[in-house]
Amino acid sequence: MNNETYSGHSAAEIVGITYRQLDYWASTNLIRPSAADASGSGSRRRYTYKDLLELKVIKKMLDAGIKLPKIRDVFAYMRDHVGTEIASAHIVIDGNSVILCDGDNLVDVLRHGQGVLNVLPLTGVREEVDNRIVSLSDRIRETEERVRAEAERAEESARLARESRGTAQGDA
Amino acid sequence: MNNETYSGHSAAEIVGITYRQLDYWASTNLIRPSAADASGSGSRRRYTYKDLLELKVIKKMLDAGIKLPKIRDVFAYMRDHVGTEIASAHIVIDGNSVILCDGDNLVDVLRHGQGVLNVLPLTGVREEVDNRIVSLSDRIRETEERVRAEAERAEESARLARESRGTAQGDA
DNA sequence: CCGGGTAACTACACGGGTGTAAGACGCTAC
DNA sequence: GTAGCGTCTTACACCCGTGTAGTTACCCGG
Repeated sequence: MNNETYSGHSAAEIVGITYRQLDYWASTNLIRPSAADASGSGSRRRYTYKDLLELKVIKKMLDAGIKLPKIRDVFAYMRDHVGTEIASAHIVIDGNSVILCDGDNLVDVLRHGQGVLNVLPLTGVREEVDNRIVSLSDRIRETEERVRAEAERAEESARLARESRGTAQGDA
Repeated sequence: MNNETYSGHSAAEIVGITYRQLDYWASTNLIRPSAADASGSGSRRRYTYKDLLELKVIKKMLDAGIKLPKIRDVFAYMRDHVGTEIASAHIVIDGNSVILCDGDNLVDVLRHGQGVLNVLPLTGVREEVDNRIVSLSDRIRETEERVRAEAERAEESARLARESRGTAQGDA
């Protein structure tokens, strides 16, 4: 299990949304960071891995053209009905209720549905989030290395400058 | 097949939407009346039965929390890909494409989907529209009868008034 | 031909979700 | 302690879909 926590901007970057969205969703109670919530200017939100998964689900639903109010309903429903851990293979939204399926019963559920059903396969979600996490941490590592190399180079040229001043002092 | 055409208000009434919505959808090109489009103030839109079915589909998608832009995409796609007559049992929206299924292939489609799938069973649509049509025409007939009865009663009392005036004229 | 009714059109308001920019605050390094 | 940076917060504006109200134009009956 992944016990890292992620900043707001990292989380947004990982799941592919804007910071504005993340912020709005937090302040309107769609999804708040589980590890650390905001408490005024300067405080820091920390999102857990599970939060990232939920964010990604929201993002996917949004991409599928589902309205935010509906998404709010879905998450409210899932939180009311505890034990709705995202471990299944599919989330199926049927009118006002949400069903978790793992492949076999999926067919039955679909047969009975009379309204519009929204079927969201979770398999891709975890993968995609994981991939973005590694590519993000890769980018961070690269950046750090580049910064360090830069610092070293600056240090080196400073040393050279000192030496040249030592050999040819007062050349101007 | 139903060859009637329906006014804007009737259509709205039948499919369960507001006239404002119908109007907006027509003016923004989501769905225009096939039988007669508007041509300025005072003109009359006429919707065909098929239009009603499409309107009902839109209504159902809306109820399912799907955003209007997405619905526009779906209908644009269906109109581009001619031969997309609504005869199948299900409409499945998979990302940018729309698939029509009739029960058997539905399962396969769902297995392969990686994004969110919106599954809309058409079975109910026709029924519901038909029911609303008959209940609407019932109401119209009732209203007409009530109006006629009212007129008769008025006629009757007018006759009585004439008679009484004839027997006791100048009683004031 | 004219008056009333109906329906389309226009205009305005409003709420939700998002973009953008500026302000406020805490943390860390020096 | 103070400078700077990252972050949350606030403020404003915009677009879309819809509600509401008033205006315009056609149609039909007299």
